[in-house]
Amino acid sequence: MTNLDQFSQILVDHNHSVTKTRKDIFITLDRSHQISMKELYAGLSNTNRSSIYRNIDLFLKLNIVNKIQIGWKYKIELSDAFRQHHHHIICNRCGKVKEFKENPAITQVIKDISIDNEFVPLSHEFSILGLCNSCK
Amino acid sequence: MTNLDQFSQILVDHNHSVTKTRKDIFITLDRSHQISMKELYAGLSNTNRSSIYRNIDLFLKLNIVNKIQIGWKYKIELSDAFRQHHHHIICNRCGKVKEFKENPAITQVIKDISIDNEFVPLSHEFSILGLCNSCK
DNA sequence: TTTTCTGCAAAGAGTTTGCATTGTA
DNA sequence: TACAATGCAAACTCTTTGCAGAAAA
Repeated sequence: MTNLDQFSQILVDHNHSVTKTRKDIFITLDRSHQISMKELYAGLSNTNRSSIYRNIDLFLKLNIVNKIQIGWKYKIELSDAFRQHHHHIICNRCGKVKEFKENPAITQVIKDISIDNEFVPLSHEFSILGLCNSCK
Repeated sequence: MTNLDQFSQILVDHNHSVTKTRKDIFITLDRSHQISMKELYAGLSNTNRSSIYRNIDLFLKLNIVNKIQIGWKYKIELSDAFRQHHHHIICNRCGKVKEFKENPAITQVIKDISIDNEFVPLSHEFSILGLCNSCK
C-alpha cells in the first residue's frame, strides 16, 4: 500500500472525500521533508489558499501532518503514520534542518515523566538548536 | 542580585538602554510562566504594541526570553538565565501547560546526537503532548 | 547634547469566513 | 441527487516599518 493509498483510506475512514486538491496537497507534502504554508501554496498555484488552509487544518485533526516550529515560523510535515518518527536539529544561523531518529532514551524519559504527572502521552517534539558544521 | 538587576545588566552589557518599557515587559514575564503576545500587550495597556514586539525581538536576540510552541500558537517565557531549565507537558484538550525539570538522559541524548552530526548545540526544546489527568 | 527608544499610523503578512459554485459519492 | 469541498472576495488578526517626538546616557 502506498502512502497515497493509506492517506485516502484515512479520509474515507473518517467520512471525508478524496478530492484532487487533497491528493495534490498530500503528494507535495510527501515529496518534501518539511514545508512552510507559503512554499506549499506557491507550489500549488492552481489551488486556492483557503482550501489549503482548510485541508491542512483537517490533516492536523486526522493526524496526517504535524506542525513543527522552525525559528519564528512553523512548518508542516507528514506525521509518523507516513514517516519514521524522528526529531530535528536546526541551525540557528542558516536555518537548515537535519533529522535524527527516535532513540530509546527519549522514549524512556517520556514514559517516566508521563507516569509522574498522570499524563497520557500522545506525541512529543524534540529539537536541538545550535550551529551546523558549516556555520560553526 | 534580583532577576531585574540581572536583566538590566544584560542590557547595559550590550549597550542597550534600561527603559521603563523594557522593565515593565520584563516584570510581566517574570510574573508569568509562559505568556502569549496578546496577553502581554493586554497586560501592558500603556505600552504600544510595536514597542512590545520590538523589545521581545531584542530579548530573543539577547537570550533573555524563549519562544515556545503551544499548539498552533507560540508563547514567550524567560530563558534559562532566569529560570531553572525545564520542558513542557501540554494538554491537547485543555491547553494547560505543566513543566518538568531537565533530566540527565536528555542531556546525554543531546550530546550524542550533536557529536554524530558535527553540530554545536546551543539550546533545545522538548515537549510532551497528550491528555492531562482531568481531560483523559 | 547625542543617541536610542517609543508612540502613532499605516502597511504588510498570514489566516479565517460566508456564500455561491463545483465536484464527489 | 444530496452533501461535502472549493474558489473567490472580503474581513480579521498578528506583526512590521517609517517617522517624529520623548526619554535615556
